Formats: sequence, structure tokens, C-alpha cells
Amino acid sequence: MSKQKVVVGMSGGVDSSVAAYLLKEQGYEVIGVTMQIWQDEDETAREENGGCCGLSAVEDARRVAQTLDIPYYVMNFKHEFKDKVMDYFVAEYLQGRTPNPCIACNRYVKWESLLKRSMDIGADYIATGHYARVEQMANGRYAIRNSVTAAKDQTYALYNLTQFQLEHTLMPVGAYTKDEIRQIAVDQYLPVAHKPDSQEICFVPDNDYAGFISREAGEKVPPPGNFVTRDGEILGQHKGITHYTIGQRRGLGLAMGHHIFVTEIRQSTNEVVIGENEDVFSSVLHCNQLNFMGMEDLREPREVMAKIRYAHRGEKCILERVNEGEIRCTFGEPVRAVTPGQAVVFYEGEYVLGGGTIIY
RNA sequence: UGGGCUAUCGCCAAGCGGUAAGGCACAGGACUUUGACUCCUGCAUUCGCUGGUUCAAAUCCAGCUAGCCCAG
Repeated sequence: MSKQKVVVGMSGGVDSSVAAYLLKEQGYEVIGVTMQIWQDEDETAREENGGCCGLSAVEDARRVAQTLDIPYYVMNFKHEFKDKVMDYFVAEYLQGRTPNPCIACNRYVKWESLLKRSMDIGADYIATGHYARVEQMANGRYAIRNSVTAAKDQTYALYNLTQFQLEHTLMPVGAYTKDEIRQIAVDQYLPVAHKPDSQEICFVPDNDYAGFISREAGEKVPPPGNFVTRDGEILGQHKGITHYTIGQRRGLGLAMGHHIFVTEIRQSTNEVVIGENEDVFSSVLHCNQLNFMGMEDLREPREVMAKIRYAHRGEKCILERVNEGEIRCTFGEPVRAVTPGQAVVFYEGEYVLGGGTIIY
């Protein structure tokens, strides 16, 4: 029979380039695709910081595809990205929440949209350069598993994928360390072997996300308001709630003599609440918009490890179903800066069981 | 208007005759496929102003200016 066909999402970075190489070595019929998501066509040629969704993505990916001798296409997903990622990002901030655009991008753009179009052209799988593994568990469900390197673990941002998406996904890079991946790139003479890792929010290259929100939201941007203590004492003026997130210290402009942090954002009164470091820890959180991965559902209380942000090492907690769409997490040790809008991801060992969006 | 007190980096604040601590804020960097956190580095040739004493003053003296507190 013909070889299995896989579309590799090529960002132009090291990881996805090596992923394409590895899959070709493994005998797949590999097609390279770069997703055009936010940048204008004329900007794609401009040389900038590369990586996940960098500006030089298309040029670099095309060169890698030529080196590997695989077909290569650019697919336009700008509409989907604007709708599912950028608009969501702005809307969340306007509500005083802190979104994670990478998670939304993964589920709705990189997987939902790319997978559909890939299957339309006859592909069996899509693949990416994530440091994670996709495995089918004993209970028959597919789950994301930690990369072989705990140091470069990207499972958190992938918790929201569906069973169908996982069933049609390959992540060959998850079996290697970052150093090994770079070495493979060097050995194969891939032109992107030494590109730096990506960082920041890809569609806000200057990292001025508050400025980005202002440009997008226009008149709807929240105006300046008061910094207040938990007791209601006014400490000063803030620049607008979109400039802040829970646990934030820098950029407050308040000289209290010691470090102080944002403990709460009150969208209804346009207030930002300030407190001490200890005030930013909590033992309980609630989440909704649940997605189950390694476990089919949660009917009985269950102890798991949970991460409340990317790069969080995880904390032991008890999961309880509050109602059909909501779970309560009670932590063994208080966790720092539970932030509405961010994701909680549940783990058992190296496997992702599921997760949700933090409500409070 | 009498009497007393205080004036040191954007904020707080050491210093008490020997050649400007520290904290906060701020800036830059590291870390990081989100926002944060954390870490590193930088940040007053100058001490309200003007004179004086001294080898040497932010530190002592005088005057001025400003603010605060008591008296009226």
C-alpha cells in the first residue's frame, strides 16, 4: 500500500524542521506546511526573531523543505487565527482576565483548522515540533505525555486537544532532548540549526501587549482607575486593567518600600487590588470549559498533580466535580497567583488527564 | 506674629568632621512557544540656598528659603 501521509506544521524553527526530517526517516510521506496566521505577506520576508510563528517563518521553512526534498506549501489561516486567538486574547483582557493565546492557537488553529485541511488533501496525520508525546493509554484514550526531557516540556499548552485530534497527531520531537534535536539539525545541514527558540506572544513582537489591545479595542479599552488595598484604601492610579495580571509586581509604579503585588482585578469597578506576597497564594480554584484527555470524565473526587501556568512544576490537589461544567481543585500546598483566564492542567505521572480554564 | 522641629536620588531613609548605606520605584538583561513570578546589572562627583570655620563638612556656625508642630 501507499505510505501514510503526514502534514508537518513547519514554523521555520529548529524543532519542526527536525520533526519533518524524523518523519521522513520513519517512512512517512511528508508534506511541509507553514501556517500563515497573523503577519502580512510582505512582512514574512523580513528577518526577525524566528521560532514558533516568527516573521522569517516562510523563508526558513521553505529552505528546510528544499533541503529535505519534500513538498512545501503555505496555507492561509489568518481568518481563523484572528477569530480564535487574537479576538479572544483581546476580549479576555477587556474582562480583566489573563488569556493564554498559545493554548487557543493550538486547539483551534494548529489542530482544528490545520487537521481539517490536511485531511482534505488526503493526509492521515498532522505533526508538529512540540516537546511532547502522543500515546494511547490502557483505557483506550489518547493522551499527551511529557517529553523525555522534563526540562523542555510543552504538554501544558496542549491539554485542550480533542481525542479525534490526538488520534491524528504525531510529535516525533518528544522522544528527544533539545540538545539532541539541535544536533540532528546540524548533522542534516538544516539551515535553521542555530535559530534561537521563540518567545513572547507571536503576534505582539514588541511585547507591548497592552498597546496591542489598545489598537485592537479602540474605544472599548478600560480607562485608568484606582489601585486599592483589600480594605479599600486608594494607593494610586493604574493605567487601565489591561496592563495587569494576578501576581504582577513590576510596572505598578507604587513605591511602598517593599515588594507589593496585584491580588485581584475588578472589572466591574475598574479597580486593581494590591497586596502583600502572602496575599497572592491560594489553596482552591475553580475551573470550567473542561477537556478530558487521559481520563474519560470525573465522577468521583480524585487526587492528581496540577499545573496552573506554563513552567509551573505542579502541585498535588484533589479534584471534585462542582457541577456538570465545573471542577474544584483543592491544593495540598497553596499555589501562587491563581489567575482567571489561565489554564489548569491535570497530570498523573507523565500523562495529561485533562484540564480547564480557571474561573476564580 | 512669637517658640520649637525638619530639610540627603522619583518615594522612604542611613549618615553626627574624613571624603554619600539600604529599601521601594524605574531602566536594561537572563529565564520563557502565554501573561506573570524569579534572578542579574544599572541608578545622587552630590546632600534646600548663600557664606563662614577647618588640612578636610551632608555632618560645626551664621543668614536666607520652604514645610511641619505648638502658642496666639
